[in-house]
Amino acid sequence: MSQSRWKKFYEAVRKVPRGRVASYGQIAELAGFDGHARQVGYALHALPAKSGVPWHRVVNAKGEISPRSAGDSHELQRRLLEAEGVEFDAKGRVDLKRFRWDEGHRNSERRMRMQK
DNA sequence: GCAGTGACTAGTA
DNA sequence: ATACTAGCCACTG
Repeated sequence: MSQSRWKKFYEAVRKVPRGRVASYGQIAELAGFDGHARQVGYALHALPAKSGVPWHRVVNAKGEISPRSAGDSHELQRRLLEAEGVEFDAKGRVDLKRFRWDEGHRNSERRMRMQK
C-alpha cells in the first residue's frame, strides 16, 4: 500500500521537537522525498487522529496553519501548539524566526541570543 | 491511462 | 504587503 510511503513522512514529523514547527516541504525533504510537500499534506490528511504523530507541528511555508478542506482540526492544531509554547501573531501565524525547527539547528542558539 | 484534486511552494505582478 | 500562476506529484474515480 501507499501507506509505507507516508510512513516516512510520519517518522519525519515525529522528529520535530516539542514547541517547534516544521513546514511541509521541510518534512518531505527530511523524509527523503524532497519536493513532495503536497503529499505530506495528503498523508497527514489521511492520518488517524490517534496515531501519535505530532501532526500539529507541521505548518505551511508561511508559518500559517494551512486551511483544511473540511473539519475543525485547524483549531485543534492551534490549541495544541499554544499548549507547547508556540506563539501566534495577530494574523494567526507562527513566528518562524523563533519556532521553525532546523535540522542542523546550528543557529538556534545564535537566534536565541539575537532574538530581538 | 486520463482528468480532477489538494493540510504545498516559489515566482511573478 | 497581498493575489495570482505555474510547477509539483501521488491519490482517486
